[in-house]
Formats: sequence, structure tokens, C-alpha cells
Amino acid sequence: MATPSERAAKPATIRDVAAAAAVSIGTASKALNGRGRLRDETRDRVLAAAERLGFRPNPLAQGLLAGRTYTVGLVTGDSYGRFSIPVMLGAEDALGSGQISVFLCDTRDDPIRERHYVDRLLARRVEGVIVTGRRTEPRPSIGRDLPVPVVYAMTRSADESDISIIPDDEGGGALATRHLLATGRTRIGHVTGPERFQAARDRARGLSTALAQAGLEPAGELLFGQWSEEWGRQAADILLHAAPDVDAVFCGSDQIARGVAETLREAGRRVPDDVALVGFDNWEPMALGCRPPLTTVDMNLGEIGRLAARHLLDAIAGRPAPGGVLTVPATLVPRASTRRST
Amino acid sequence: MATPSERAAKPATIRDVAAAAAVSIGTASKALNGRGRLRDETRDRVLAAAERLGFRPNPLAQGLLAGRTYTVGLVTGDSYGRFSIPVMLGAEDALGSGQISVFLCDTRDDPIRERHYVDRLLARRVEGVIVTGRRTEPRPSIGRDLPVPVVYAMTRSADESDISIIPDDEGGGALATRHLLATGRTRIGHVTGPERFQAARDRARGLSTALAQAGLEPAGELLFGQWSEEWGRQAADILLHAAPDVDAVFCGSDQIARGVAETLREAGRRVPDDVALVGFDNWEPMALGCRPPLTTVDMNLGEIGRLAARHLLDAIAGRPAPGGVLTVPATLVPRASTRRST
DNA sequence: GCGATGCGAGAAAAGGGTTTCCCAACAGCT
DNA sequence: AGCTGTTGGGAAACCCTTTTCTCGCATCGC
Repeated sequence: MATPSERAAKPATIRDVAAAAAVSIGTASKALNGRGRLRDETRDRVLAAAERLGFRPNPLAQGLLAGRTYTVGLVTGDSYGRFSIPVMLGAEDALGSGQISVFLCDTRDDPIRERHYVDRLLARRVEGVIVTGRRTEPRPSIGRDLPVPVVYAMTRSADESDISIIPDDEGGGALATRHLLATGRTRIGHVTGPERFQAARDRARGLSTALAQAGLEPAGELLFGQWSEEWGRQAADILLHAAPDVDAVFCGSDQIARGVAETLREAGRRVPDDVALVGFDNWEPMALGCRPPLTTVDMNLGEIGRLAARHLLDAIAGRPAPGGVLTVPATLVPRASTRRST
Repeated sequence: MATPSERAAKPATIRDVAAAAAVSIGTASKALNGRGRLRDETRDRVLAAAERLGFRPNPLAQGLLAGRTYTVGLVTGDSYGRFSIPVMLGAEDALGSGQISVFLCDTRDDPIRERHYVDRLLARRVEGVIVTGRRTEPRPSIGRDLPVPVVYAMTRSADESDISIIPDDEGGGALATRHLLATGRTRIGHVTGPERFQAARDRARGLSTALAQAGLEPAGELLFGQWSEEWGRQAADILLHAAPDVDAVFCGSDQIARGVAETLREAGRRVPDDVALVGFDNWEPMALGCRPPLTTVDMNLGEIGRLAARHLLDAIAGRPAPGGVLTVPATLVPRASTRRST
């Protein structure tokens, strides 16, 4: 049974390397970092010793001296992770290639835990913080005079001087709508989540604007409700009564779209022949499992994370961007649910 | 708006505290850590100064001296995150309460990136590593003579001497089956994922064993196929022809179960009155969106993560567990799809 | 042959905190 | 008064690495 001390056969330090190469510590450091002037023979000797001992500089010591840690904190409240995970991975990707490591913190949407974690991150001297969430609704700032820069991704700080990066919901709504128009649909209904969500309002606005530009109006009322399949099923019923001639439905989420698809099928309307369907989120298991597979709007969550990371890196490097909300364009993912019937 | 230089107002060091309290650095340290003997008045004075200056010990400096970093690495290859995220959050939860911070690494299932990240983690002197995955299939060990302990969670090392923590698929299968038996079903079919997956085989074995104990056999063949809804739809057709008197179906995933539910409904079989249905995963958006809401088996992914974290903490503390595979019991989540008809 | 130059390498400090060791002062005892 | 014991606090070493400063020595030019 390996005790920690056996197992953790103390990593070699620069002292060990220096001793093995019969030089001073300072010289070893210079050889390893290519600083100063050294005889080639000396340098090679040190490098060989380092190689042999498997030497890796201790980043704690380096950071201590440089006053940097090359770490950032990633604070998420999204225990389910459906939206924030792609954002987190995008951020991790962008930061990781910059040799920055990421501390993960899950606040479970609890402000107390959040405060606690932010404190701990600051104690660890992270150089920046990214905050992600499950919704893009404005949330309280984690603090306006933190000693390090903060970027909000896939969530939005209520403080206008913070930097927030969110998907372009309005643009996504317009994108979906123009796609439906391009396939010849003109009587387009809308079923979406609760009106209290800005994302729902923005997507609806994208639809209305794009329709207005084509001289059209939505078919039936805009149906705000829940983000669930069940609401999709109910709303489709409502829509079929209010606007029986509807030939397309733009839905505020893929889950809603699945519910709508089910009711449409049971009402004898064929998708896409009679009614075309567009979802939102490009949540693949949902969108691909739908019958037929669902055309949907992809928010490019990974790109949101990457952009947030780049902004954070800039701010860390002393080039802070002005505060405000930045949006990342959405992308349309065409599938069978809007195929032209020919 | 704070400029970077204003913003990075050098955190207070113990020197500052000592100066403010008019004591030596050593005394300040003792006061802050409750070591040594100090007059109450002195201790209070130091604490007050620390409070006033917002002093937080620099963990780099502490770690440097103690030879510890209080960090672990979390390596995941599951870019989608559906399974590994709950595991990660469970692990983060257990580690976080132990004051250990977690470095997140996404390998995108690429062995090169994985190697790279493990190297970087070791360079950062993490005290342990947790590896998570999207599937519980055996995977290559990340290395058997790493200087720190490693625990695999929701994935399984091909090296038997590593510690792997995975869900109890067989027990989960048995649990689902006994639940169906308890509601009076006796002709139980099975639709699941590809046979090459050990998880699929184990779940099927759980079913077969539980049925055998009741003196029963599965209805029709065990239908191995894909993890998709589409396969669920196809397989339900097959099953209805092969065993028209089937009165329950246990499915290897919630997605499959949804496909099965759809075909059953279209074939005029009522769920749960004519045919009861059990899924696997307790993937809530899928299970709750199903009509009717799906009874399913929850693998307790968070618990897998927490258990992995506890094992890792034990190993770090010098109490390594023997290598091998540990399973976490699954839980049945009863919903309408198996409600007794009465 | 002598000063100037440059090369190569070591010594030392810095960075922030903990811990051990040591010392001064004071109280209590005979 | 002198000795012992206790208490409170300071000095310094240590962790590991980087960087600056210094210095010995050899070479070069004059």
C-alpha cells in the first residue's frame, strides 16, 4: 500500500536538477528558460539532467514570483447544464489553448454559495471570472468592484457596466422566420415560453419584425406559455382553432416544437407538407428524435463561451472592453420539418 | 470605470497586516492561525487589522510551503455532457466542501488532448485526478504510475488496478423488472441499445435474472439496436408482431422508451393500461415530455461523482482503496407509464 | 604588459506565508 | 536577592523559482 509519500515521490525541484548538473540553481534556471548567456555545454548538461529527473517547474512558485496564477474561475448555476455546458466547454477551449486553467464552481443557483465560491476563487488569486447561467435573464452582478475582470456568458448582469455575452435571440427569430418565408410559407404561428422571459420576447420580436418586412402578420396570437412539450401540445390545439389555415409554426424551443409536432400529426396535418415547423436550441436528442427531424435555430453556445473567454483574456491583458451586452449570431440548422414539399 | 491597474490593487499580504497591527510577520501568522501563545489583545489587534485590510492568505504561498495545492483535476471527454455533467457536479460538490478546488479539462475524447491535459494537471501539482466519460465502457487507463491517485467515474479503466465507479446497470434492470412484476405484468419485452455496450448487456441481464426468479421469460427476443428514439419506434413494431400479448416493455434508455411509446400509441395500445413502460436514465426532459410521463431508472449520477470524490480524497489522505469496479445502486422513479390500471 | 571588454556562472533577493527556535521580561518561590 | 519557570513575541529558515547583480577569468586591442 503506497503511502502518499511513497507515491508522491516528491517531484524533482530545480535544486535537484542543479545538483545533478553540478551548477548553481540560478544557472539551472537560466538554462531551462533560455535566459542569460551560458556555454552550450552547460546548457545541455542542465537540460539533460532535467530530462532525466522529469523536472517540471512548480507553477505555484512561478506564480508566486510573477504575481500571476494563469487560472480563471468558471461559475455556473446551471445544475442541469444543458445550456451552460457547451458554453463552459467553449470557454475552457479558448482559455486552455492560452495555457490558462479553469476552476469549476457550481453554485446551484444559490446566491450564498455563489458568494462563497467567488470568495474562494479570489483567495486563489484567479485572474478573472466567467459567470454562466441557464437563462439569459438579467441577474444580479456578482460585484462591481472585484479585483479581477468578470464576463457573463449565456446570462446577463443587471449592471450595465458589466460585460455580458448572450445569443442573438431576436436575430435567431428573424432567421427562422425568413427561412419559413423562403420555403413559401405565409401563415406563420408562434408558440413559445413565458412572456416574462426576455429570450421569449426577443425571439417573438424577431418573428414579428421579419414578417412585417414581408408585409405579413403572425397567424393567430403569439402564444406565450411554458417551455415544455405539454405546452406545445396545448398551444398547437389553440392555434389550429384560431388559425386553421396556418402553414408554419415557429417554436421558442425544440421541446415546444415536439409537442406541436405531435398535436399536428394527431390532427392529421402533415409536417412539413401541410405545416412547416422550426424549433429553437438545436438540442440534438430532441430535434433529431422528432418526427420528422426538426429544423431549428442553433445559438452557437460554444462560440458564446469562446467569445467570453477572449474578452476575459483581453481584460486580463489590460485591454478591457467597454461594458454592455454582446450578442452572438444564431445559425439555422435545416432538417426535414421545413423541407419544401415540391 | 476602474482601469486595470486600479482594479488590481494588490491584495493585502501578511506583511501589511503585521505592519498595521505593529507586530512581526511571524506573530501575525500565529494570530491568524491560532498557533503559538499570544496575548488576547495582540491576537485581536492582528485579526482586526486583517479584517480591515481584507487579508486572505495567498494559497500559492501556503501550498508552496506545505507541498500541497488543494486542487484536483477533472478530466472529461463528454462534450455533450448529458451523463458526465451530473457526475462532475457531484464530484465538485464533495470536493468543494473539503476546500479542494477543481480544474476542469475537456478532452473531446481525443487521446492526444487527454495526454496533454493530464501533463498540464500534473505540472500544476494537482493532488488527484477524476476521469469521467459519456459511456461506462472500459477505456484505456490514463497511466498506471502517475504520481497522484486517479479515480474513474461513469467510465471504466481497462486496467483492473484502477478504481472505477459506475452505475449498477444490472441492478437497475432488475429494479425495473421487479417494479413491473409488482404491478402485475408478466409478459415483459426489452428494447435496448447496441449489444456491444456492456451497459446494454448488464441491463438486459438484470431483466433476465429478475424474470427467472419469478419463473418467467422475456416476451419476444431481447431487442438490441441503437440508443435512439427511431430504434424504439422500429423495435416496438417488431415486438408487437413477435409477442402481441406483451403487457410491458423495459427500455434501455428514455429515448428508446419514447419511441416505443409512440409506436404503441399508434398501434392502439394504451400506456399504461395495455402496456406498461419503463425507461432508463431519468433524463427529465425526455421522461416528463413523454406521454404519459415515463417511469424510469435513475443512475444517481451525482452520487457516482460524490463517491468518486470521496475515494479520491481518501487516496490523497493516504488511505487508498483497492482497485476495481464499484457500482452505485440505481433508483426507480415511478411515473404514470406504469401506473396500475385499476 | 596593461587596461578594457565580454563571457560564463554563482550569490542573493524577492515573492507570501508557516514554523521552529530563541530570547527578553516578568512572576513566583525560597 | 537570586533562581526557576512561564509567557509573549521576534528572528530566521524554509518552500521553489526567477532575476538581477556581481565577480573571476580569459581574451582582445593598444
